[in-house]
Amino acid sequence: MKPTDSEMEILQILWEKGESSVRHVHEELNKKDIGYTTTLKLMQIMLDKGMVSRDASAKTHLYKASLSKEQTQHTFLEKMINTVYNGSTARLVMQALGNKRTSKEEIELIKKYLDNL
Amino acid sequence: MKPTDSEMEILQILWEKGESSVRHVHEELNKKDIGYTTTLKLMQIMLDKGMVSRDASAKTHLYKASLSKEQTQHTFLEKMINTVYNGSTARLVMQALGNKRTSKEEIELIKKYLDNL
DNA sequence: TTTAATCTACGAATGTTTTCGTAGTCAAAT
DNA sequence: ATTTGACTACGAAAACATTCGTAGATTAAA
Repeated sequence: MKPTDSEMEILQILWEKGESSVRHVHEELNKKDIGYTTTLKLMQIMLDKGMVSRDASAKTHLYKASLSKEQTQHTFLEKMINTVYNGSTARLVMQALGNKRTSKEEIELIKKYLDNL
Repeated sequence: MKPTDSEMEILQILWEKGESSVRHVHEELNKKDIGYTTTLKLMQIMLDKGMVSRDASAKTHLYKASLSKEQTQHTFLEKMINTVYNGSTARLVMQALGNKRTSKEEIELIKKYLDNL
């Protein structure tokens, strides 16, 4: 189950905002040049794929993510580590830390995390 | 310049193995059910897009990546941190480390790396 | 109660990626 | 010299993703 980029943007909103109408998701997406029915269609397709579920009891249907955020992110990461970093988590981590200036707080956080492993 | 998944797999091989023939890449890909001409076509398209360059002086052309591994990986990572982890590198790192069993060697490697930052 | 706004469903156009078959070229082996 | 095998070019089909228009239903407003 591999969400496309557009699907990922929608999942992102559903994870953050919880159960939402198409209208709400569409506004959150805040993409200037795409129409409402495009968002609607995307979400209907996601329903087909089982990525979201919906409550259709009222006129305005309410959608929520049926994929968990953690599971989905994990799948993405795994795939990235395998295809881009040859399976080495350390390589990914070091590049993530090296290329972007990371704050001291974040670094401390990670160190503590490492000590607990 | 955003390589697709298939393109990424090919780049991966070119980065690792250096200048290579289509045949060689195709064998490395080791995908049971795709034909040789599919790989060929993909690499020709990548040439069009400027992702690879080639030496066509001999009958068997030799391709090499024209995108740098580091730059490409970095772009991927950045995008992922922003779209999936709300911009937090630490969050990505911790999930990467947490979900997969990482070897002691890898953890030590990362710790040393952190100390140098 | 007619009108207007908002919603869903859905077909279809468009765009992109992936796949492969066929034709033609070249070089090596028979 | 002919055949065989490996190669490239390329068109086009197939598969998938994205976009939107239109029709029909429902609710709210006039």
